[in-house]
Amino acid sequence: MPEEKSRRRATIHDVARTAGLSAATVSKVLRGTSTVKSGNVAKVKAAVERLAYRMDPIVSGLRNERRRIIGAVVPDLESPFFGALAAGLERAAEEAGYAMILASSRESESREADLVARMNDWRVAGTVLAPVRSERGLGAGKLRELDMRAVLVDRVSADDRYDTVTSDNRAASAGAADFLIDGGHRRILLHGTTRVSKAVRTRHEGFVDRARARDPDVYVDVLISDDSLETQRRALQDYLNARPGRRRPTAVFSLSQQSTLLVLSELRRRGVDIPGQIALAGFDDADWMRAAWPSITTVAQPVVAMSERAVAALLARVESGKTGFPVQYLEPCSMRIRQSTPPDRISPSASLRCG
Amino acid sequence: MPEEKSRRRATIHDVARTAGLSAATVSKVLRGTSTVKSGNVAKVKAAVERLAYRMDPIVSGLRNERRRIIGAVVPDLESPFFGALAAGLERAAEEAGYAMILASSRESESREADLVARMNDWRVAGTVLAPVRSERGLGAGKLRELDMRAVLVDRVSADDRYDTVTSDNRAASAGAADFLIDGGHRRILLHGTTRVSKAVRTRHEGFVDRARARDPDVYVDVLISDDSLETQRRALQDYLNARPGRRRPTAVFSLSQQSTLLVLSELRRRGVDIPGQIALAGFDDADWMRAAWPSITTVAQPVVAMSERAVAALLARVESGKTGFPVQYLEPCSMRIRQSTPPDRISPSASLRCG
DNA sequence: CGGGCAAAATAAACCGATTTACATCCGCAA
DNA sequence: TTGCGGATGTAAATCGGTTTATTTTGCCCG
Repeated sequence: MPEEKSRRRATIHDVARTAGLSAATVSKVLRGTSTVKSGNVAKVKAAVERLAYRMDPIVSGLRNERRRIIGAVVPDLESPFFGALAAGLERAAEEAGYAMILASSRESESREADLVARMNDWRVAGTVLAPVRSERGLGAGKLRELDMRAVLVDRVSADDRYDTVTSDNRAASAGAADFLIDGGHRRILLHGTTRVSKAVRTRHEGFVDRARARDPDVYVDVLISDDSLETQRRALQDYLNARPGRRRPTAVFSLSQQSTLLVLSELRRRGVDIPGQIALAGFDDADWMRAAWPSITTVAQPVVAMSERAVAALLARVESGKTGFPVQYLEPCSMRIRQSTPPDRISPSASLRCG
Repeated sequence: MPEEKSRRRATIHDVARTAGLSAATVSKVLRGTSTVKSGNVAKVKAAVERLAYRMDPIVSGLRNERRRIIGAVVPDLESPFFGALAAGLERAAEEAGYAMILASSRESESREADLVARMNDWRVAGTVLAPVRSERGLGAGKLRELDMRAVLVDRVSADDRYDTVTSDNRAASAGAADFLIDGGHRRILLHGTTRVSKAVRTRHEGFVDRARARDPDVYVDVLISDDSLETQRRALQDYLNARPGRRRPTAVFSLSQQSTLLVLSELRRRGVDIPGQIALAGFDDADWMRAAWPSITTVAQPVVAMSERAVAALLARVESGKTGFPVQYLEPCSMRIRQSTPPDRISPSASLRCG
């Protein structure tokens, strides 16, 4: 039964008094270490119960260099990918007994650096940073400058100081190339809505390299720019208009969610039958792609695996004091084969790993 | 120029020593209060610069009852709506000089209550709670039990203790009814994928009430259940099959994002022309709805306004000690009229307020 | 019965800031 | 010169835990 009349919340000293012991002893019981007589353990537990005592997790770490908190900085929270990533990080952190504080850099580099510094003010044990799109590394630079422990996630190239976790964009795109070529496609449009992102560049390379290696008869047209969406729309229209008949691609591989959406709506607008006239596969999965008609074949990023890996890697450095060269973790993507690509003649399963 | 060889981070005492003053004086300078000679102010600032000193925001509030932190508990982070809400809350909190800690209840009631208790452990100044779908109020109950300051957001009914912030679902749905009826529709399907949510019930009522009030010749068919998505798919098929010709609805109003997606994919599967044969409007906006072809007419929730309102209401109670009856804030939605509804004959503008 | 030693408990220092209560300093009027 | 008051500055208490150094307890054995 919790106390009725507790104006102020109970402290460890209140517990100690109630149990007839000292605060130090209570502390020992609470964190399970060291030697306390079982009778006294019981007394403490009873007192904790009676006062509904709860430890202040921040004050508790006051004497330690670092607190049991990890910081997470993501470029935005509106997108399902980073939302899911944040949720995964939080879950993994919690399982390891850490709290997590989360902040969004809103795709601003200077804000990213600010947030990293602020994480340091909080004396986090470590930080997971998903950099902004234009990875000039202001945030990572601040991490180094402040000598913080950290892991870099998504959108990162190799770092000479920190472990990195990304999905295996190259292998996944190669897998997509295999899939489409196996499906009989010989002219494929590769479409992207930004050149800035390292991830998109890697996807591009992975696809083209594999296509080239597979078969010299495969033509890959590339349509990637950083223009406004409207300009990109027109560019896609022009491309399709200029290529009637045999020179028209039979498949499109889009390099990002945004790109998939743009291609899809353009094809729909023109009344192109998917997958009858043109097949469509896209990098990055989303709810609406699963439920749409036709549902869209996609490469799904392993968000859960990435977040677990990130926290595990971070804590390995933080807790076990692991040292040594930074590791680049590449998590394999999986392909979700749906209706926007016709059933292929190779893989009978509806989902296959790649990378 | 920051110090090269600082192993440990500088404390306020280091600053005091460097400046040749006491920690108390430094503290006064730092928080701008009280009287310090301008010469000493300069000395302190120089020392802060030299040591690259940054205050520990947590320790700083150690002596206060509450810290300059607000807690936020949302049911999930994957969905764009709550992602955007979280981002908005964070921004508003930051502008008010508060840090925010965020946690996801993952639609679990017991976890929700746990998280609320944990926020209390952190001694947050206040908490913004977006309850799980089945609002039995475990989280809100815990808030009351712990005598915490809080604001309830989205998915809430009136609370006898806390301010609430929701979008004006009723008025927005009424506005949608007006819009469709003005567009000439006389048989409309109202479609939803859950009965559990208070928000969805309110949208339902708002639409039906307005339709009834407008015109007795308007027929509103209702298809809402808590069945699995597959079952709901079949139910929708059956409904459409059973209603050929004149009894077929000319418009659908879907009560949630999920519902919009389900209706859209079923209509596409059947090759129904949108908006030619059936017009579609949905509650809740999403990126893909804007970019799809045809783009989808939606009722957009005022996420930014809601998060700003929530933080403002919370801080009014926390800082200004505002008392008095709890207030229910209803934020007006706006309608984004796109291609899935034919141009109506009333409003020439592409966006209109409702509620 | 007393010595020795391990186990158990505790007083006090500590973490890094704020705040209170008090001490100094200064100028100026009596 | 003394006294007074406002402007400045500081020592020390405080927040709520953890940890260290020390003391007390308890047990076994000679």
